[in-house]
Order: sequence, then structure tokens, then C-alpha cells
Amino acid sequence: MAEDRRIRKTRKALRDALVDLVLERGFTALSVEDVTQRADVARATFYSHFRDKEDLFARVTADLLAELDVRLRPAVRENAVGFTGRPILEMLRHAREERDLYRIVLRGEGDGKPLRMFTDACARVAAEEFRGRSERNSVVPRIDPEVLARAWVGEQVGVLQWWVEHETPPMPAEEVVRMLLDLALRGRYWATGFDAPV
Amino acid sequence: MAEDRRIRKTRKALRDALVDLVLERGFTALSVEDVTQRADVARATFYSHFRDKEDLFARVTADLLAELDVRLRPAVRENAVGFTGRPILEMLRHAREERDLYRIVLRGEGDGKPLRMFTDACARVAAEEFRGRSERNSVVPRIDPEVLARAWVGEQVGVLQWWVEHETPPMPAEEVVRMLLDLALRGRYWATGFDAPV
Amino acid sequence: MAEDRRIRKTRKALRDALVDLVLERGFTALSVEDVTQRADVARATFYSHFRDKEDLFARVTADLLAELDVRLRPAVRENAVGFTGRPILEMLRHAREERDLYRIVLRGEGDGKPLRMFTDACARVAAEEFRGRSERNSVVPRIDPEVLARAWVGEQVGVLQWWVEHETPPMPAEEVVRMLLDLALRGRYWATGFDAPV
Amino acid sequence: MAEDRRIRKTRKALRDALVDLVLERGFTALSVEDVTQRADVARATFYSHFRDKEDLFARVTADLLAELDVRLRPAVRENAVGFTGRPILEMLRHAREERDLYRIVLRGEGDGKPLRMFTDACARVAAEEFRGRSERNSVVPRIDPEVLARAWVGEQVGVLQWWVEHETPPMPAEEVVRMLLDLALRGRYWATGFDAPV
DNA sequence: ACGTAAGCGAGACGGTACGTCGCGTCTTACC
DNA sequence: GGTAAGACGCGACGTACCGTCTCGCTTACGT
Repeated sequence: MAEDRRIRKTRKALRDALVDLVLERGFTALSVEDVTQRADVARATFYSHFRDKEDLFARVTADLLAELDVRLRPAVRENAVGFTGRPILEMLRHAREERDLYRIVLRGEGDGKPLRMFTDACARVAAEEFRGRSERNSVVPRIDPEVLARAWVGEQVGVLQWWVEHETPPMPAEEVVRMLLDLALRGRYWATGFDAPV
Repeated sequence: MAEDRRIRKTRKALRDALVDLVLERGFTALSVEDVTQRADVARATFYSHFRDKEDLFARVTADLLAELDVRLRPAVRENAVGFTGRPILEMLRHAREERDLYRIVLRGEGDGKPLRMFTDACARVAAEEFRGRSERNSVVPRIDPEVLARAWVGEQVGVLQWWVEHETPPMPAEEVVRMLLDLALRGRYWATGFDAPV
Repeated sequence: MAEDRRIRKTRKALRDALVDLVLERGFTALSVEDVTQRADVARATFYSHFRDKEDLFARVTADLLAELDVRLRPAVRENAVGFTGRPILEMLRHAREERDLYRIVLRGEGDGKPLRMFTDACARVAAEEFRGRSERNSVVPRIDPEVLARAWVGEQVGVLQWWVEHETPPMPAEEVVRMLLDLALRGRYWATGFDAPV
Repeated sequence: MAEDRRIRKTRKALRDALVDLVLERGFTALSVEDVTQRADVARATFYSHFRDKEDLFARVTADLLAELDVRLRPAVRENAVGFTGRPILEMLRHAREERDLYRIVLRGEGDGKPLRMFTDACARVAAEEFRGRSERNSVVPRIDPEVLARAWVGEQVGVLQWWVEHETPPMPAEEVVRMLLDLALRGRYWATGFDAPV
């Protein structure tokens, strides 16, 4: 029977309740009772689906990453050719749609475990993209790929955090992407207004 | 009476115990009892110094940031002239010295609150530096300063995380600084091996 | 439609499982789940036959008492004439046949409710016998009939408890009956070895 | 410090609450919460004194039996000489004083465990008395001592149950003792009104 | 003999209580 | 006045059962 309709409904309610409540009061301040009350579900039922609230948060995050992966895959392929910024655009859009969840993940709620899941997933995509581009264009990195990947993912996360913490988008996603593309192509020195390297 | 020697000793013990234990088992998994036992201090004594474990962690982080600020101030002044990477170098050195504490803060332990304190402090320094350089060199930013600041801080945090999570430094701090400087001056496009902007 | 064969089978299985398990672990320690598992029956099925485990135990006991009544009735009639001890003999035989059930009832399992059902039933029979004998032989009791009945039933229960708690009968039922008859006819003073009343 | 006064007070409150509530609603129907609420004590405090409600009941019963033992000891010694009924008199008086507790024990609450403790204690006293009388008066039992003891204790328990279940004593303790003494000296046959053995 | 009403297995669910752990407060006694 | 030791009221934990409720499958009965 694949999955009982009641089960799907219960889990959905619990996930939504978690996201809402973490946003309101923070992950640590929550009790399982709070979540189940908000979800209008018995506490015992919670435990028949999830081991504890960490487990629930981890699964919610995992589902989010799976969804993101699905949306990123074609964008990454397209991007591997040139330097279009399509993946980061797709991610910004996704973040807009799942704004609340992105916020609590990026804030580091849950002792940063979900955030670590997120950055690891991004790092994996980044590494893949690097490898793809290197092979396709037969170029060789000028600085350590590990450092490069960390810097890149950090940049993405930093911008995303800023982006989702505004009630309304502070600027169109396309404009953010353009800026990040410029930054990637010309560097921060240029971006701050200087003209030529030291 | 600046501060009783016993008090200093007790607080030091509690701070060290916290850092050790968070590293070992994670912030949420800790109880006040655990911390006081490790610090060899009575539980009641803990409560005469700190409201709860969040309070302790916040104060430990605040002290770290104050220390970092002291070390960063001259470096930032020097850096404001050119583009030397002195502040990031100083930060890497500080992170080496206080490696355990940096690790738990950067991991997002404590629902990311200490990490937020850290990034906010960095953002403040970054903004200051931007402003200083703009004025001094009368240049005008080519992309939104907010986005730029977020991207920059994110990059720093990302690299720092990677740097402190290695038991032994994966490369000399000076080399990391050189890479980040190259990245700032020429951009990621160049760094991955390409030659000219699209 | 007397009763569906499936129903009879299910109830029998549940009753047997209850008796076995109460004997092994005690009534309070049991869960309905335990009983249904032992009986190889679904838990929901249990609830379609009995309200709860107390109900099951009560019905099992009631059935036992009905059976006992059937066997006691002729014995009591016969006994009403003289002082033969036939009823107690019949009861001992019944207790041998249904030893496990007698044991748990007489132990007071189920907060003593089944035991109370048992003693009440015995008291009813005892009262009936007293009345019958009084009328038939036109004798008048020398001590309060209520006290007499309680003492008698207590004696029976005490001896039964001892009798059924031995794996193998500690002595033939007929011998027990003879002793009790002697005790009834001559009293405990004589039974302990003394010769004449004080 | 032997025993803290607070501790004594807390335990007393819990014991009294247990007895009251078992009387009102039955042992199985009670929760620890109910008991602690009635005793005006925190639930956690209950668990720092007793393992569970069975443990509490067992200790209450054990204390009762210790008290009874103290009161029975001199009576038994006196009784060992003749056939005075002093022990049963003492027991009836004790039962009047601790009526509620006697009621719940004799009802078989707690799956009959406390009742078993009670009957075992009585059996021990009975056996002791038998032995004493046999030796002192150099008489030899005419029926199996085991059966005799069981019958005797059963009789006592049966009469006690009846005695304590009346709100007001149905008759003076001395009269009950007289009856039981008559019963012991002359037997039930005589008691029901007959004159000579068959 | 066979269609159909029933009994039944499986298991999700809202609940209640369990026994444990940790919280933050407090009191008492030391140094 | 700072600390150690530890009792207390409180609240949340994760577990175990309760009794109720679908939902399909199987089985014995009645025409």
C-alpha cells in the first residue's frame, strides 16, 4: 500500500509545525509536546514516526536537499558548459519557495547539524561542477580546489542567509546572480571599485 | 577589588569544561551537571555565575570576539591602505590558538547563536573596512555593498571552518592568505584556470 | 446459531492464555498484548469479546463457579442429611482438575476480585446448607451463623490454597476431607492432641 | 542523623494517601500521580522514597505486620499455656485501630501480595504456638499440623474480613473471641446445634 | 454450494501513566 | 562572601499499553 494517507498527513503536519515553531522560538526551546500540539497530533504518534526532534529536523532537511538536488541537476549540467550562474539562480528561487525552512537551516538551528548537511550538499555539487568544467575545458586550477570550494560555498551560504532573512526580496534573484557572476569573473577588488590589480 | 581570585578560577574552569565537552558531545547533549562535574565545581556554584549554559556559551564567545577585536584593530588599519590580507592572516592565527573554541562556534553549536555573534562581528569589521577604503581611495562600489559584505564574510567563515577542522594546519596561514588575496584580486573564474572573462 | 466455531476457539485461546500468563507473571504485570500474543489472536479481536483483562478474568472465574455449582449441587443435597464432607471432596476434585485457575483465583490475583467471587459463592452454598440442616434436623445454632459461615469458608479457602499450590497432591483428597470432618466434629482443641475441653 | 523529620513526614503522607485511595478506588486503578497529589508531594519525590506503588504497599504492610508482631508476642506467650484466645483478641483490636489498612490487605488488593504477607505472618505465629503447646503439654497432634495451620489461619482471615468490613463492630471483640474459642473446643458440628458426634 | 455477513489480522491513532533525568531554587555548613 | 552538598517542585523525556478506529482478507452459515 506504499504509504497510508493518514501517515502522509501526520508527517506533513509535524514537519510544518516544526518549521513554524523553530522560526518562532528556536529549536532548543521547543519540546516534542509543543510540536505535536501545534500539529494537532498525539505525542505518542510523533514517536512512532521520528526518534526525536533532531530526527524530524534531519529528515525535513534531507527532503529539502533531495528536492534542491532535483532542481539543481539540469542547471548544473547547463552551467558546466559556460559560466551562467544558473545553479545559484535556481537555489535562490528554491529558497524563496521554502523560505522558512531555509531560514532555520541557515541560522544553524539544531546545533548546526542541518546547516552542515546543507553546506556538505553544496560542496558536493560544487566539487562536481569544478571537475566537470576542468575536464571539459581542460584547464587546471590556479589555487587549491579545496580552499576554492570552501570559499565558494561560504559565499553562497552568506548571501543566501541575507537573502532569506528579508521579509520581501531585497532585490530580484537575477540581479543577485549577476552580481555574484561579476564577482566570480572579476574579483572583489574590482567589485569594491578599484580598477587594476596591485 | 577587580575580581576574586577564586571567582576567576571557577569561571575559567567552567569555560574550559564547556568548550571541551561541546567538542566531545555537542552543546544540546550537555547538562549543566556534566559541565560542573568536568570543571570540578558544585552545580549551585554554576548558577551563581551564569544563568544557564546558553549564558555561559554566550560569554565565552563574547570574550573571544573581544580578544579578536583587539588583535584585528591594528591589522585593519594597516589593511585599509592597500590590499594586504593582514586581517584574515591575524584571524587565522587567532583561530589556531583558540582552535577548539573556534570549532564549536563555527559548527553552529548552540543553535547557531554564537556563530551569529561571530559573523556579525566580522560583518561589522568588513563594513568598516569597506567604508574606510572607499573614502580614502575615493572609489565607488560596483556591486551592492550589502551583498558584497555577506559574500565576503561567508567566504571567510567557510575557509575558517575548513582550516580549524583539520588536526594539523593543512597549509601555512600565509599561503591561505595569498590564495584569498588572489581570489579577491582576480576572481573565481581565473582561479579555476580560465584566462579571460566571458 | 449457538455460537460461531471461530468465536468459541478464540475465546478458549484467550482464556487459556490468561490463566497461563497470570500464573507465570501475575495479573497486573500482564498486558492485553501479552495475552493476545500467547493466544495467537489479534489485539482488536480481544476487544470485540471482552471489555478489558478484568472482564476476561471475571468471565473465566464466573464460568468456573458455574461449573463448580453444577458439581456441588447433588453433593450438597446428599450432605444436608448427615455430615459427610461430600461437597468439600467434590471441590477438592474440581480444584485438581482446574488447578491453575484455582491457584490464580485463590492467590487473590486481580486485586482479589475473583477471590471475592469465589468466597461469596462458597458462602452462599454454606448458608444454604446451614439453613437446610437447621430446618431438617430442627436444631438451633449455638454461635452466630454469620461468624460460623465466615469461619467455615475461610477454613475451606485456606486449605484449598495449600492443596493447589503443591505440584503433586500432598495427600489424597479423601484424607483431607476426613481431617476436616474430624475438625468439624471435635474441634481444633482435640485436633492438636488435647483430650477434654477446659 | 537516623532519619530526617521531613522524610518521615513525606513517607507518612504517602502511606496514608495510599491507604485512603486504595480503599476508594482499588489498587490497580491508582496511579502514582494520584497518590502524590493526595499526599501533596511531588511525583519525583515519591520515586526517591519508593520504587513504585507495589513497593509502597509492601512497606506499609510490612510495617503493619511488625506492629502486629510486637502486640502479639506477649499474648502468644500467655496463650501457649492454656487456650485463652488472647492472640486473636489482640489481632481484632489491632484490626479495629488500623481498620482501613486491614480492609485493603484482606481484600487482596495488589494481586494478593500483601494478603499473602499477612497470612504467612499468621501461619508463622500459628506454627510457633502449636510447637510451644505441643512441647509444654506433651501432646501429639491428631491431624496433620500443616492442614491444621492452614485451616486455622483461613478461619482467622475469614472472620477478620467480615469483622473489618462493617462500619461499626457487628459485635464486641470479646464475644467473637468467645465464639471462636467455643468453635475450637467443641467443633462446628456442635456449633450448628447438634449434640453428639456421628 | 456458494454468496454473504461475520470474524479476524494488521496497524495508525489519541490518550494516560510510567520511571528517569535535568532544570533552577533553596538551605545548611564550611572555610 | 564564595563554595560544597544535596533536597525539592517542576517539566520534559522516550516507552509501554490502553481502547478505538478503519481497512481488506478469510471463513463458516444459512438458504
